[in-house]
Amino acid sequence: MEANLKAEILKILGDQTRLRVAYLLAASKRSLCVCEIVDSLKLPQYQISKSLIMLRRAGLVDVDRNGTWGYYYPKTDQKTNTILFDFVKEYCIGEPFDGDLTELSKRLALRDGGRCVVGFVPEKELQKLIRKKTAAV
Amino acid sequence: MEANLKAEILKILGDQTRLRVAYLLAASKRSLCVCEIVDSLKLPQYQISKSLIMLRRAGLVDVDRNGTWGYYYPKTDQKTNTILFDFVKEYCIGEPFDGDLTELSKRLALRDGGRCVVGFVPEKELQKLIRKKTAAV
DNA sequence: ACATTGTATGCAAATATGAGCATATAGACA
DNA sequence: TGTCTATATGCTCATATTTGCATACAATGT
Repeated sequence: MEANLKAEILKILGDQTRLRVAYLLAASKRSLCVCEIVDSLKLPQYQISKSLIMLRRAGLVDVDRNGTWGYYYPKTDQKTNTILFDFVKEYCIGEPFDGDLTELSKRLALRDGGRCVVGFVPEKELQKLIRKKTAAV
Repeated sequence: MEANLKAEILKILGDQTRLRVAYLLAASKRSLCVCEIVDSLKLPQYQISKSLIMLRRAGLVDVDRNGTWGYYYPKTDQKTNTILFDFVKEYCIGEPFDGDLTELSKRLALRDGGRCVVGFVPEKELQKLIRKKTAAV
């Protein structure tokens, strides 16, 4: 539960999926809904869920729940976490991190009033929904 | 051999021993002899050796050999490595990192002409040797 | 009540990792 | 040649981790 050792924290980030999730949270300056992360990384939902839980147990992120939706964000109450996230943002350049951010920005375009209002959206439908939404505006 | 994935690198640092070794190399601005690292961390020689080899395979450190002595140093030819070592220096505060640095500075006092001239030195003998050396100067 | 949806989690098999010890190698030197 | 000494490495066992799947749970809407 309490993984306060620095090495334990780095071990958590020493996994491709968890690092991508951490990067997404660090780089996008907002809380992200689980389904948004799933769509951005295009990985099975349970992998994202498990990754988020491990990041949370390590004290790196926290969650705001809104009904069934869960919004995760980086915890910056400790200085070491700030150092860590700054590092992740700077260190994780190139793929797959850039692509993940691109996908995320597309997904974020579907938000309504700053809130995630759709669940899992397959690639194909994403374009349609974005068009519909921008037309509505 | 080629662990260029960012997560793989972080996984290497996600181990207490390897992180301590990496910190020692990052924080002391010089090449360190294997036996100096062994004495500083007070861990079995094979653990240090294995840790150094893994750090080397990950492209984080390199070694200069001088007879049987091996001097390891952080590789800073890639920008990402520089970012990484700067992070490690900043992130690894408190124990055991501080203590390791203290032990190292004691061990470095035994150097002669900037070179390591003694092998493994048990705690007790260290004090004697240091006294002898400072008296000789 | 029921179905749907977003999210979390238990389980089992495959795989990876770390600790410890013994030993190998190789250079220095008597 | 033989013996130290510094460092590297092979092997085994215990343990940890990952992966994928199925399913649980909880909130929402009909």
